[in-house]
Formats: sequence, C-alpha cells, structure tokens
Amino acid sequence: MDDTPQSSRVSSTDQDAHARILRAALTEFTQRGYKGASTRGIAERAGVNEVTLFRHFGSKLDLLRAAVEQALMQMKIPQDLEPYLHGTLEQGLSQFISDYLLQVTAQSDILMLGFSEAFSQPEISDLLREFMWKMRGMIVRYFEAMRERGAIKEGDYPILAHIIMTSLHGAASMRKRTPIEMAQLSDERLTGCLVKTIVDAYARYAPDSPIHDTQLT
Amino acid sequence: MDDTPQSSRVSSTDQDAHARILRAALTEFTQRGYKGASTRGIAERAGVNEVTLFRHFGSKLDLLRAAVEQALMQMKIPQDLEPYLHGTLEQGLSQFISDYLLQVTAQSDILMLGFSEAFSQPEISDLLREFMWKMRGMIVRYFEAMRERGAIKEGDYPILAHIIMTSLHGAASMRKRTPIEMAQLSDERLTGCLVKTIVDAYARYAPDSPIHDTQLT
DNA sequence: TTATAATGCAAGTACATACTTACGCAAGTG
DNA sequence: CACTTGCGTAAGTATGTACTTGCATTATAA
Repeated sequence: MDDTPQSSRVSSTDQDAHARILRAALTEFTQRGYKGASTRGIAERAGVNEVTLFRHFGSKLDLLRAAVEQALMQMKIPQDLEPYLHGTLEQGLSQFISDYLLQVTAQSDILMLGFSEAFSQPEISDLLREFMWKMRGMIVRYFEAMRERGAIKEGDYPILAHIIMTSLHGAASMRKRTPIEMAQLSDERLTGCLVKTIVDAYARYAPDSPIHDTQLT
Repeated sequence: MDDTPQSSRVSSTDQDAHARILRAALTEFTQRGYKGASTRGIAERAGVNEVTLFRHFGSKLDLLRAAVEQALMQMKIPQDLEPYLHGTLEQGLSQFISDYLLQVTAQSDILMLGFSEAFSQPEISDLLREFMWKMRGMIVRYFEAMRERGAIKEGDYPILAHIIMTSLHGAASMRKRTPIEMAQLSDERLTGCLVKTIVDAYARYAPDSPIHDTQLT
C-alpha cells in the first residue's frame, strides 16, 4: 500500500511503456538468454505489469525480435569513408577502429545476445550476420581505398577485417562479462596495439616517417 | 516395440552410460544453452533413460559442471615452448597458432558454452577465464622468448595475445554457428594472415630474408 | 460529460520440465 | 545360489512460466 506501482513508473524517467519494455527486455535477454529471461522479470524491470508486455508485443518471441531489431537499428555503420581517409594511415585507422569499437561496446548487449542465441533463434542470427557482413565490407573497402592511395600493401583484407572485428568484439564482451578487468583491456590500449600492428605490417613506407600526411586526400 | 532402447545403447559404440551422457550433455548445452537444454533431450541423445542421468549426476547443474570440467581437462595448453622456438619466426608462430586453433576448434563447444553461460553460471565462466588466462600467459611468454632471442621487436604482447586468441575463437565459433561459410574463413587463410601480419609488424629484420633460421634455438 | 485508449490487478489455464519413488530385469561376482 | 550393481519403465510431484480473461482505474480528447 505504501509504494504504489505508479511510483516506479514515474521513476523510470516516464518514458512510455513500450520503450521501457524494450530496454528491459534487451538487458534481461542478454543477461539470462532467451530461455532464461522471464516475461515476469522483464515486466518488473520495466516497471510495468506483465500483461502490458503481452498487450504491446503479443509474445515473448516477438518481443525478442522487436528488441533486437531496434537495437540493431541504433547501431550505425559508417556509410562514408571520407573522414577516415585524411591524415596519416595511423590516424585514419585509429579513428576508424575507435569509432567501431565505440559502436560495438555500446551495443555489445545485442551482439552477445545474437551470438549466444544464434542457434535457437535463426532469424536473430541472420540480422546479426547481416550486420557483421556489412561491417566487414566497410573495413575491406577502407583498406582497398588505402591501397589505391598507395598507403598500404596488398593483403588478405577480408581476413584482416575479421581479425579486427573479432578482437574488438571479444574485448567488448569480455569486459561486460567478467568482473575482473582482463589484463587492463582498455579501449586505448587495444586500438593502439591493433593500429600499430597493422600500420607496421602494411604501411608502404616506414611507419615512423609520416610521409603520407599530405598525399592522402 | 521394434527398436528397443538397447539397440541405441549398443549403437553408441558401447561406451558406458556415464561417458555417453557427458558427451550428449555437452552438445545439448552448447546448442540450446543451459536453460534450453532438457534432461530428457540429453538422455535421449545419450541413448539412456532420463533416470539414469540423475542417478549418475544428481542434478542438471551438476551435470553441466561435470561436462564442462571434463571438456576443459581435455583441452591441452602447450606447456613447453621449445617446439615453437626452432626455425623461422614465421614457422614457429605458424605452428604455435595452428596448434592453438586446433584446440580451440576442437573444444569450441565448451568455449561457446562458457561464454554464453558466463552470466548465469559464474563457476563455469571462472573455469573458462582461468583457461584463457593461462593460454594468454603462454602466448606472452612465447613472444618474450622471441624477443630475448632478438627475433621480434618490443610490443604490447598481452594485447597481441588477446587479439590472436579472440580472432581464432571468433572464427571457430562463427564456423560452428553459421550455416554459410563466413567468407571462406579457413584455418589456413586465417593463420596465414595472422602470422604474416605479426611477422611483418614485429620481425626485427626484413621478413623476406630468413636470417634467423640458425640463430633461433 | 462521455467515450476511448492505456494500464493495473487478480485469477486462471496449459504445459514443459527438473526431479523422485518404486519396482523389475539382467549380468556379473562372491 | 544370493547379492550387488547398473539400468529400464512407469508414474507421479512440484514448480516455473508463457499467455489469457475479465474487470477496475485513470487520463485524455471530443
């Protein structure tokens, strides 16, 4: 009698129920998996009655779909390579990778969910794979643009893109899951090492001499 | 009436029930997650009655623990670096990485399970983290040994190890989960690109001239 | 004021599933 | 033979949970 359910509704920044349920669903699904998450739990977390959840989304599976769809929509794939083609190879690559890592970290919930639920929810993993595919294509195109400018050597760009994506994704998910910091796996350190390695391995000219600053663009 | 349960028991290479249940449990847990897997399903897959499962392992959770423990036991971490310190940097690194990839691919079930169930089953993820930690230490020690021999430059070896592990793990899990081959992500291509990148980036001498063949060891 | 839409609440249904109990059968072992 | 050990079979219990239904409540808009 003391605390009315309304209080919790107001406390949740007063978004409409729809959005609150979506957010709650995503975190519950992520933390507990699809099977492990309960509609009751999601409703509680959203500060909403369980019935409202069903009125909005019909079924648990539809809720999952909606949550994933919405989350992937928010995940922006850089459509334009221009910003990353200025300056040194190192500068461009750094910017590119840290931008990507930002996205991955922010949306690591949905990525992890997609990975862990890939087997049981094919449609979800399709969405995810499509995203990964696009992202990979983007990175490959970035490398090709760099090669056309004479900044980097030939290489197995798709695999290189895969390495970049998986190591960033692995770091993001590890940071989410494990209480301890797996060896101070900071964004800066990771991107730094990744960029340095790629630059040292693929830069056409000695990486220490910033030759290409003017040439690029 | 036609096919007695005995037939399936015999067909399963006649291992004792214990081992068959463990194997069945691992794949079921991996494919469906802990919650998603049912003791009934595991028992069926093992060609065993559900009661037998409980008689052997007591509870579903204990079965999970046993399955994970056994799987991690089978996963060998190379204790001796010697074999990888002979020959070129490229040769040693190739061998090291492909050996590791073999392990990861063979045991990707348990790794994936550990990752996806990390949140709900802390003890499982502890086991997994311990393994990853050891493995990372191994790679780092390998790089340090190489540096002491003057074969490679300084670098952020722990992060480098992380990049190697995550990209290999990412590839293994991707291959398991997705029907399509994510861009012909073959072992050879992946290790090749990984090794080439690292060699090009960190070899002390021009990677094309195999100077160090005799010096190493 | 009245109608409509969105929500809460209480209760219930149907079903999957972890786990138990009790009993019977067969094989090996003393 | 008697005894144990391992397993199958049948049946049942308890619980969680997705989803439904019916009704009361509040706020907004006509």
